[in-house]
Amino acid sequence: MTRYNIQETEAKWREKWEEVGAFTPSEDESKKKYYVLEMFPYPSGRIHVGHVRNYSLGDVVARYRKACGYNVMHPMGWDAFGLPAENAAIDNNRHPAEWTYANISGMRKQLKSMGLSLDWSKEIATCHPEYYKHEQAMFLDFYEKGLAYRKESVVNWDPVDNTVLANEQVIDGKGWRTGAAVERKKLNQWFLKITDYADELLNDLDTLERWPEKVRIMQKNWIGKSEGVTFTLKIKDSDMSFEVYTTRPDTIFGVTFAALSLDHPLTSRLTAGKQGFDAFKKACEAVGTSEAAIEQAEKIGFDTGYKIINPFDPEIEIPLYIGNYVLMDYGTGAVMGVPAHDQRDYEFAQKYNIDIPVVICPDGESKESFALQGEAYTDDGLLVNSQFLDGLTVNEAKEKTMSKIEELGIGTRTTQYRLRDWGVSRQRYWGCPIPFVHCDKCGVVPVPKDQLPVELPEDVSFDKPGNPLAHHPTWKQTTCPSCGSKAERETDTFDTFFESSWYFARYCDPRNTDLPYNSEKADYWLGVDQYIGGVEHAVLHLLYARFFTKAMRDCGYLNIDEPFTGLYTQGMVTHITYKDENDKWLFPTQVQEGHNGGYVMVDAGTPVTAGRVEKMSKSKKNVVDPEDILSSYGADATRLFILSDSPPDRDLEWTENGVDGAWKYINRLHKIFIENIEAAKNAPEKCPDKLSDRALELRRKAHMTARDVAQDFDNFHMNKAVARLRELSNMIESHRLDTNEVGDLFALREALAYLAQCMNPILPHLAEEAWALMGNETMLVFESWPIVDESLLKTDSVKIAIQVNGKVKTTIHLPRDAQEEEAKELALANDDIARAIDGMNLRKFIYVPNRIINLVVSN
RNA sequence: GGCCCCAUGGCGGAAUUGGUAGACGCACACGACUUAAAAUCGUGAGUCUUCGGACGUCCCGGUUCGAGUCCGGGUGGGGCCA
Repeated sequence: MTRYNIQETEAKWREKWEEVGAFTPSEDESKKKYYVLEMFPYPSGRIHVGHVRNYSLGDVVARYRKACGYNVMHPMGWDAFGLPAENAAIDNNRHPAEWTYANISGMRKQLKSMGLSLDWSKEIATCHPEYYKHEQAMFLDFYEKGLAYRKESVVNWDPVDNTVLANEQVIDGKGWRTGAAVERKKLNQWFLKITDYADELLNDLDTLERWPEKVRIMQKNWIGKSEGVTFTLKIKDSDMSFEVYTTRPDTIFGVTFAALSLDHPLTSRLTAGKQGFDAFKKACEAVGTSEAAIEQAEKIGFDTGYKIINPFDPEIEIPLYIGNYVLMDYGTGAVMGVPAHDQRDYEFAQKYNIDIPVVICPDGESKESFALQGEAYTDDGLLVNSQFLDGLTVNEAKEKTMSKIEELGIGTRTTQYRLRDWGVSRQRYWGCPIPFVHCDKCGVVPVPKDQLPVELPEDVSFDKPGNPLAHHPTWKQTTCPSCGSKAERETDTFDTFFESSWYFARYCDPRNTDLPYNSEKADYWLGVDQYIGGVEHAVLHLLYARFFTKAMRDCGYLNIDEPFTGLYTQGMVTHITYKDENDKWLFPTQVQEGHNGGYVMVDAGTPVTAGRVEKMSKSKKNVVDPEDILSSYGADATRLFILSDSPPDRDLEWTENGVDGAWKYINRLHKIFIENIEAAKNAPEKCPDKLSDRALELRRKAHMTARDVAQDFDNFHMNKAVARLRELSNMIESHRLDTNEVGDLFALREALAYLAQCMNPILPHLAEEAWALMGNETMLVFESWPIVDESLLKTDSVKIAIQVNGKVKTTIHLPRDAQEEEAKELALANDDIARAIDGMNLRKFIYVPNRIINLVVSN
């Protein structure tokens, strides 16, 4: 018996595929295209299990679509800019570029060992000037079009990384990477006007039918469209006034204070020289700018001493505060405080002993009976204590108040979005330089396109904290493109989400030096038919890429509205966590099972505590290195395990047992082919007219497998596809066919061929090997999906269950599509049924052809 | 607090979308092979049972000839937003 030499065989086929260029799509544009893309990796140095899952999934899709006759593009590249490269530079004194390119070549090798059907000729790295020069040009076009601008703004400042963070990068008030408490800081920043596209980004979500519903909902919430009203409030005894925005104008008579943002233009004037303000300001600055951070922080305010007059009732005077929970970027930077019906206002009012009058009562309550239960009441109800609004519903009152505000000429209906413009400036070296210069005379001047790319300097020092580009002795010194006098380069670089916002388009024509891509190629290949990646990018990357696509379209780069017509988000890979006696995390490789069922350290034998099963993360050390798995079990077994059992959108728990089981199955499959192939070679070309029952059954199973596995792949039910492959291989093994029977031999060979073809997207190496063992001259990688003979799938007789009063009693065989009389006769003739209904009256006979019989009986 | 999702054997998960619940696998038990073990192969298994059956898809109720699937209420878990 030939043992399956996994390493050797897998390597052999990978070389062969490369040799024949199996995965370079044809430029034949008459063929129907299919663009499969997985989110490209950051070149951290080694692939992790999440990558393995992501790329295994994508590869199934790519290989399956190829077999279905599509012209498939399946490229790979590197999201190569980012902070870890700089940290490595600081820690190991290696240049970020050198570190990055070394990582890329290591990871490329690892990915290649997975046997993915990638077209490596299209590989890109975003840190390469040939890549980023195009996005610099794009940025200039965006600027030209008014989509890029510069403004001073309060930013989330990460004091450890010394950089600005986007709100999405602030988690629980801490930097997403460093975990350091985020500070507020004012800086001049570049912004992209994503808000110009808020409505389109929202509305087009409806066109993304092949996106997960939850991602669309997340984006919808993120954009956060709301309808409300903006109106003016006058400050008593002054010439000052300001605008507030509210979605709850119905609660206007519940207003008992107003609050301005710390960054509101009036704030400094209103607080000038007032005691305690500086301390208050300091306290505010300790908190980040994200809504979540502000929400979690204690609500604090500073009483300006000024009063506001209610526009509907001059009798009502309310105090004006500066509030730490009022955001300058949202609405107008000022709010009307309605403590009874807004939770934040409620907390604020409690702290400062401000009145909390109820103006909305739930149905069935009166203003006398209703009292707040320690929190704001935000549900529906009827208006009370509200003069001309009394008795109206919330919606009626909103409508009436807004009309009144417009009548009085003090405000207008307004649509607001939670979405804010995208700040793209980062004070970092390892990113794409922003192609602008600062001139004392001319101000901010774009670098002319013929001078692009603005390249990063190679000699760079990370001795000092902060931005190395700003510290560089000469790099920033330049002349003004406009007046020729001395000027300084912009030293900020782009947020790395910039590169990943258009890379999918670059793949269409990655070696084009003049243009980002040839537009005919882009027209043929875009959009991406199937995009696959982690759900953690549901709002960040995916929203930015959608925005970029629309902005690029409007700047003449593209002719599509959406980048990704199909999206699949995979679940996380989890693993049990371990800690040692000193409460320090341990790698799974440091742990083994002890004799008493617990866990111990591999060498020391000291006890280990097993913790929760959690997402694999370096900080908790509950990671496995795919390279170890790939080298000991092979690519097919690794791919098989990661696709078995769990549906891809759910979390997958990595277990050592699981991979082992997959590996055993690979060997069993190999054995099945080896054992049967010689016999199968004697099979006739054509199917004989007469087949034994077993042969027929096997043929049926093979065709059913081809049909169902295809359906499973279409629906990303990879786990079900694996189960069906196992069923087919189980049947081949258990049906000891008669090797003297030509019919049996035909069925056997067909089943083996179908098995190889159907398992190919998951187990490409073994499938290709099996195909060759069967004596085929062709390569399986170029073969089509097996043909399904529908007539085979219809059996003459069907097994159906008979129920009595809804409970299954037995099953019988009936001719397919049998008439009711026949079914009834056979059902009643059945011994089990006769016994079950003995002495009862048959009230009703339910017969669903080919499905079920139900006898309704009673005494 | 709001919106959304989920709940099936010891475990991961199937179930033709209202029609035989537990496919396929992991772990387990027993048997074969072996001096022995590993590997491999075979067999078994939802629970209870008086061996006739009865019960069983988180809990309570409803619709239906028939509910894991649909509806109402609850409990528990997860995600996003606040």
